[in-house]
Amino acid sequence: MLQLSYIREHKDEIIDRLKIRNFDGEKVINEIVTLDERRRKSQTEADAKQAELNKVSKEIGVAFKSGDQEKAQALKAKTGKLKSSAKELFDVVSQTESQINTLLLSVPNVPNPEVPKGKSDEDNEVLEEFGEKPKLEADAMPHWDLAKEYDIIDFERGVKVSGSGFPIYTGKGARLQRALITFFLDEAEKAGYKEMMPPLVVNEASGTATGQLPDKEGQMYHIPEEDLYLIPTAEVPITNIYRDELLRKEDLPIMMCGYTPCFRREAGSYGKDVRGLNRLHQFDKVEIVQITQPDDSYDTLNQMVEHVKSLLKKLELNFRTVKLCGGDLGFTSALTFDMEVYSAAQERWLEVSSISNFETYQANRLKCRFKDENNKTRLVHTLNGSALALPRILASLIENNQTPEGIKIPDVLVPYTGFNMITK
RNA sequence: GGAGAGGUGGCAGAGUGGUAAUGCAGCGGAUUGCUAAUCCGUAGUCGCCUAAAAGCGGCUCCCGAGUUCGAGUCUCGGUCUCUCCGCCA
Repeated sequence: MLQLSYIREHKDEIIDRLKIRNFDGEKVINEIVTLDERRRKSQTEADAKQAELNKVSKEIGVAFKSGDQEKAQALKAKTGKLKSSAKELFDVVSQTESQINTLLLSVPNVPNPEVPKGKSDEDNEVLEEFGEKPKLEADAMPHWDLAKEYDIIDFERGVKVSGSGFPIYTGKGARLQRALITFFLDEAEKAGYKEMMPPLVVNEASGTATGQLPDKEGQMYHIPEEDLYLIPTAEVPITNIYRDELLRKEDLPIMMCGYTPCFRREAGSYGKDVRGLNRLHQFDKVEIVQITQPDDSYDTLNQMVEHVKSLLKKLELNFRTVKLCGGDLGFTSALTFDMEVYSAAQERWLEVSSISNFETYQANRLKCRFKDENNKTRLVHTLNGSALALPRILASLIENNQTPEGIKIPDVLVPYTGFNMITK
């Protein structure tokens, strides 16, 4: 959520920059500014009335104590009118406040100036490509066929048990999943991230603070009896660990990582996008999260990108780094880099990581602040990234490493899997 | 699920209707001839005034209503935490 004071002072700039993400903010921003003025005016008046009322109350107290009943009664008579006019003004304040709040929730983050314009993922800017696209035999299979051939994922029985989008990893497939999770966590810990095992369901306040609510309400599974949501990413519970907290500057940066399953309804998805492991209702992911001082956050963003790159290199995958254009940028993000690996058998790039700086957008909703060197209370910056999402990594690993003898496991994973080849 | 207790500042912790004690930490200042001590100030938030500070005012003792001239304190509703019982991996 954008800060009101920031909107007040940078109205036109915000409207302008929101255009980069194709968000027409002119009307809503102007409305916010107007309401804000009304609120402040009402508050000033209400405060004055209340101050007067408080003064009279004190005088009444003094009068009672000194035994001057008559004076006390006379003063009491004065309070009625003051009270009602103060209440009226305070009602305006709180009404306006809640209107402002509703509007603020509907405004996405302001993109960083370096975010390119664009409509969709096709307009994203490719920054670099690492490695060579593997050349596969003519009879190479996509991962959904390989999964069946080598008996490592059972999609059909997953449908029976839960529905489509809920695969069952079996035997060496399950072991490979577990190997990847452990490998990613080990690497994150080596890089300084503290491992967290958070709850997999969150309350409404948490969903709102990181920005999934109300924007993406329909994307999350909801448990009505308890009014809880299944997490769509570990970002939600992990970032919310520090909700409503006032940190000391030496606490920063806070580096956290965590493995969780992620649950997404993915309503409206179809076709080749959802084939096999490409898009699931439940998938596994290791997430890295950082809470930083504002001045450090863009260095941190780069550092996180480098971390993810190093993972992909160790897995011997070829990949590219993409800077998201305005149209593809998430609601809460100021700047996002995606990492995509090439699936040779599907002949397409698959997003395996998304690394974002939210600046103060989440922090403002989280009310996560710190005391800076001047002892001033300021909002922190929050960042997160997938390091990494498993299904598409698994898909490209098995597609790109298929050989006539079987599926070769990258060397770095062998200590985790205990085998270096998946055979029939 | 049943019964009881509780929620006060960054943290700890008093406070039974009339200006929210005190301790610790952090920050600022003063003082003292050495890694330190002592003293003073210092809360979060919103608004007014400012170039900025200072200053002034409102709100804030889990949340929301109510009683009252006045509520941390009394009443009602909600919520969360803890303890015990029950159930249970």
